[in-house]
Amino acid sequence: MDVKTLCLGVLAMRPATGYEIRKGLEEGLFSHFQDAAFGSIYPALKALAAEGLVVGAEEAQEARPDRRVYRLTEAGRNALLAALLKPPGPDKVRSDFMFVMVFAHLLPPERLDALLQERARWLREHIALLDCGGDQPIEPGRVFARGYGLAVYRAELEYVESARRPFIDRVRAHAAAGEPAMVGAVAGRTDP
Amino acid sequence: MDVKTLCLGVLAMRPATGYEIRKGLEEGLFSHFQDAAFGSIYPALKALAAEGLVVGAEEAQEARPDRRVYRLTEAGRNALLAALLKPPGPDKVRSDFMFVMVFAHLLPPERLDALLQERARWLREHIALLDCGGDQPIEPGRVFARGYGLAVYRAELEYVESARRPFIDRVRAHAAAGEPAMVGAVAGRTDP
DNA sequence: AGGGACATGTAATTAGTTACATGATTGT
DNA sequence: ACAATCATGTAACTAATTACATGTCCCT
Repeated sequence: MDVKTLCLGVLAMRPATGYEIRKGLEEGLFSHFQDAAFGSIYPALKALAAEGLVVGAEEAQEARPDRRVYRLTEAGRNALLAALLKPPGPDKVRSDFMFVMVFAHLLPPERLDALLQERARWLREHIALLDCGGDQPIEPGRVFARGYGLAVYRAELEYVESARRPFIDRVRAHAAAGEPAMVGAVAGRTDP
Repeated sequence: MDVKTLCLGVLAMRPATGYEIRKGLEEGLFSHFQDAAFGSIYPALKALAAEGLVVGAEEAQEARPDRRVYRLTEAGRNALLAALLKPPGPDKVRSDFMFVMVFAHLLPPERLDALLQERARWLREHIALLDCGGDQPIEPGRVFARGYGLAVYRAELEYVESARRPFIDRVRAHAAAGEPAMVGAVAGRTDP
């Protein structure tokens, strides 16, 4: 989903400013599977307005910068519907954490442990956030998405917690048997 | 992780051509959390060679195009180690599927059902692939990553399978109570 | 005969991020 | 006094994808 469609989606729930859209993406349900920065949201909103898919009403505020509240037009609603009906592309996951984990045997075990504990902490935090989600989920889709996220995060946390110790032990054993991690790694050839 | 680091990682396991790196990313363990196209791999390899982090040996082949087999240098190995020690950035997930799910109430229920079934099929397929993984995992990190992936995919599949029916029923109820999905959606105003 | 796997590479394009520019108000 | 929040917007830059260009062999 490009930023424009993302904006249409957020605006389908409630009228909002560019700033609020970004906040919603950063903190709300969407934060788990979509993202967009200010630098892409404002131009997207401008383009959507030019296409007639949204209309922006300028609201002067005292003591605060003016805000431009956008709301979906009929055409915008139809555009969202059309985007929703197109077969969704495959999920794109980009995880530096996982990449690093694959090379765990090249890391000092303490460092590996720290990474795993940090991951567990992150997961616990986000499970808690999803669990007592601030917004009241009325639409069934939001209930589904929240449950999905919780199921995934809980499975991850369970796995990290149960696999952590044996994993680190195996890495230590691997390091003891082969080249030691980091220190000396410079000297050790490994081409098979 | 940028494409260069990704290449370093793949080459740390075994020497390979650009083509093989791409294949490995597309089909192997990495496919679940990293990606790169030919158009970015070849330039990355060239740049890495210029920096002395890899060396490419040209192998003339009869009946096939020449292949340039790259292998890591000591400097390349150190560069990978350095990249591995940097704190990993947060995971980036981009899921069109999830986005569509949030707006399930705007979809015809049959369409929603098809999407959920397709998701379940995809998950089953990838669980099977991970489960009897073609490559023998020697390094503990690969064992961990495979287990992680399996745990996540299984949790997703379980959730989709158990939530599917009630979800669709709730969407139907929602549609019956409010505006009907798709047909007539054009005429229905929804701004709160 | 045609498509797919093997194999490398470049150029054009897209889509996004980061950083900058501006500025008041509120909380610490 | 300083940082954070609210609020919008542009310009420069980065990083990647897609499409193109080329060519053989093998299988159906």
